[in-house]
Amino acid sequence: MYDHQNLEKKWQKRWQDSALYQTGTDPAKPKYYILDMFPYPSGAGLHVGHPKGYIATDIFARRRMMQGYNVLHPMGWDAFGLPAENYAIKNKLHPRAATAANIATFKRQLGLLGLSYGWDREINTTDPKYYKWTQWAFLEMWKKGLAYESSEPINWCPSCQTGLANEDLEDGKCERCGSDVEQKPMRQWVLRITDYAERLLADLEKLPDWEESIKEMQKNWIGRSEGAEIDFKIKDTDQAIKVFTTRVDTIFGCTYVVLAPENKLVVALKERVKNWPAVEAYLAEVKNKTDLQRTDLNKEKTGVLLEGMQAVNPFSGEAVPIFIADYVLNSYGTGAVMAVPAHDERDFEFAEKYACRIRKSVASLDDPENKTFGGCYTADGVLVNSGEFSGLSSESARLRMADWLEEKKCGLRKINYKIKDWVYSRQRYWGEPIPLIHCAKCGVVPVPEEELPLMLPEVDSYEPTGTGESPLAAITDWVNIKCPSCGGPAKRETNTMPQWGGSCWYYLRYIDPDNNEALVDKQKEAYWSPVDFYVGGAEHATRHLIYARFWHKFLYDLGVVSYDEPFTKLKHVGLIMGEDGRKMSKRWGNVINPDEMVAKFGADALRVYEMFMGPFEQAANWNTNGLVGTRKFLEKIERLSAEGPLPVKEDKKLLSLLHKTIKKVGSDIENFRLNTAVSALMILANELTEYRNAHQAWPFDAARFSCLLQILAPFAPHLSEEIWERLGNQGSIFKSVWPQFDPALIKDETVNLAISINGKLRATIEAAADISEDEAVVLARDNEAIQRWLAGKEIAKIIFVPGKLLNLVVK
RNA sequence: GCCGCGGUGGCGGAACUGGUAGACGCGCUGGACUUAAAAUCCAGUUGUAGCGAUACAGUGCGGGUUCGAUUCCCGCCCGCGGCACCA
Repeated sequence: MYDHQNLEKKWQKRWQDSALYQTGTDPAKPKYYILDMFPYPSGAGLHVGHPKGYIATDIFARRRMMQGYNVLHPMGWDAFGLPAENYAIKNKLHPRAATAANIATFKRQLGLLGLSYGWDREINTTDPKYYKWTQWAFLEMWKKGLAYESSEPINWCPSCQTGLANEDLEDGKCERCGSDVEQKPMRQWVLRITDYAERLLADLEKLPDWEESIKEMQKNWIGRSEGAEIDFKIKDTDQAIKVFTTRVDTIFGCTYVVLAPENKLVVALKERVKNWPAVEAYLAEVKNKTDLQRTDLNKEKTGVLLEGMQAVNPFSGEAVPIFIADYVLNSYGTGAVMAVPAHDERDFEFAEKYACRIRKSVASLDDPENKTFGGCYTADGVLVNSGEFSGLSSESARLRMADWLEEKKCGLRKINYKIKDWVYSRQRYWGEPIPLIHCAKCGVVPVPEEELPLMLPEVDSYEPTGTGESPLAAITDWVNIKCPSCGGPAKRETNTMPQWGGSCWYYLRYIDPDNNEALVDKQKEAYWSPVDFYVGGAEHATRHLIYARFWHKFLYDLGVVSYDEPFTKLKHVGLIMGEDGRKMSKRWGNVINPDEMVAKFGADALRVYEMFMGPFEQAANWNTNGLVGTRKFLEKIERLSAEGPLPVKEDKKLLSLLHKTIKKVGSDIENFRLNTAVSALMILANELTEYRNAHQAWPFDAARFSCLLQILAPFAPHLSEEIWERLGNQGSIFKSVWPQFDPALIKDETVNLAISINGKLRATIEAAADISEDEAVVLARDNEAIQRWLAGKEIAKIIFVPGKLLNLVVK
């Protein structure tokens, strides 16, 4: 009888009592640090999809344990941030209480699954002992000038009532609540992640064990483009419009210049603009558009001519008109472009509408008139109408023209990035207080290090104020303090840090969770770091994973960590969708609760099923029938040993299969191909069952049978441990040594040799594994079916793949 | 539009660097056991034709390379994810 409920309870208790999962620290052993992205303890608890990644890392960790590693496999809570706070507000709880309750639920649910976390290293980003170091790292950034105050317009979510970083948007909407985001000028703390853009991009090369897709997403996000910044002097003034372009080679085709509506030059030029009322009207029109409307690619381009002025092309000396148009973004490059309608589609579209000149300066090699391109040829070619540069290829022209610019001092080579500096302050309660003080006399002064952590104070109301200030601003006796520098009156910074702050470095804290003197002890860091294997959702590719790399590089520059990339190997977990193929959510009523599944089918069956569903990285639809299948598989294993060991009647083939399975399961776990590992275990179980039924015996002894349990144990720990004990083995199966396969036993003596004629399979013949080509041909000629295909034909060619196939080409 | 990933039975999915397509699981069909059912065990299950051995077709579509292509190349179609007036 497979009584999973009692069995799981029994072993979970024993494992806990014996501290099985305590992180090993034997310095003689190699280390392995395997990490899950720690969860956000939401109010809804876990659904069946959440633990998929945890189960996979648990399997990996248990195997490493059995391979004799010190394994660090910790878990903790990313508990600051908007959802927890919103949940608390909705349920009229203090966020701290809501968070604690949610963590308890999560922890209980994870426990039910038999995950091997060493809870002695549990961390929580909302714990002052933890966020002391988040604040400390922030202050170090501030000291290095990497945290700065800015009043530029930022993304503002009117529903969450807080500023947001670019990374917090999805399709121009708040990633959390889906509201349309506005641009609002606000005083903000911003982190200079752009200073690290080049390293964040270049160092992706150091990460061969990251999935290509994630690296591509980061590359896109960082968005490096190489080009030039060029000064277009405004005629009859000493001012100039700076434009950024990646296509200097097209500059002789420039027929006008465009400023973004928000470009500061626009207002600066007010006095000289002859049609200012029209310009002002356009600016107002643009201001009324939402970001979504503005960036809608299908909308018609609009703009307005700045009358009474012209910009001078430094190459040709030609004066061209200046427009304002909102297809130029102020937030990228210089907020101004040189328009080359003949070689840029956006400029072309605008030029057609506003009847600007279109002048070709690059000719296609295949079609020098660019006739086939409908007036707009955007690829590289040969320069024409380009003065001394005519005749050059685009590529060499870009080099020569950049040289020319720098020589004449009217421009320079420039690299631009799409990534923006990280808007780091939130006008909300539930976050780490930013440990800075504003003094009228001294300016911004840091909270002295010995006063960290700066505790998040209690407030009467932690609901967002909507005034652009956080609820902390209302606590006057907290806000008003003496300046630590001059002793004069000063005010605390009242914004808090964003949700992503605490998760930027948490993986370091697991290494040394209780250290009050340092973020992490150097020796311990040197031993455990970097994280060998990191597993989590792909949605973090351009948020957490960029932020954490940024912080880590900063900490590396500070000398806090010994290597400049935090995560050696990275895999993303594919979502588990509902049975209807949609994302699991309350909204669709398709959520499957793991507690129920564990109660009904057992934690082991659930674990095996989630691994068996398909490739780990791939999304898969839940199907409870599949869970029934893995349950049956475990029952089959249980039955094989229900009354303890059976008499042994040795069988070579099955012993060989056992060793093949040991090999396959090992390499599959290593490659995270857990679905095929399960399938290999199933095949072995099926064969053993068949043998048992035929002979009322095992094909090998209990010691070898135990090997099956050892390779099953990471997947189905409770049942494996139970049978392990039942067979008389001493100590926990997870203290045993992972079995080795015997290469000699894996070799097959005979194979089914495929015989094909002209590449089509016509027969299979059982033959010795090391059969020679000549012998194989003899066998084939003896075969009746093959004889029919050879009748009246001549063998023109023989292809022989040893141990696999013989192909006869006949005419 | 750009970048990435994918398309294989009724379903989830296997198939190592080109070498027996459909492993394993679900579902379905039949059988054994049972008074019966469940469970279990055994057999079958890509399509078409045939009682059958077998033959032909078959991995999104159209071509190509090869003795041989799910795998490689060229041109398309569809789905998913990311980025997007980024100059």
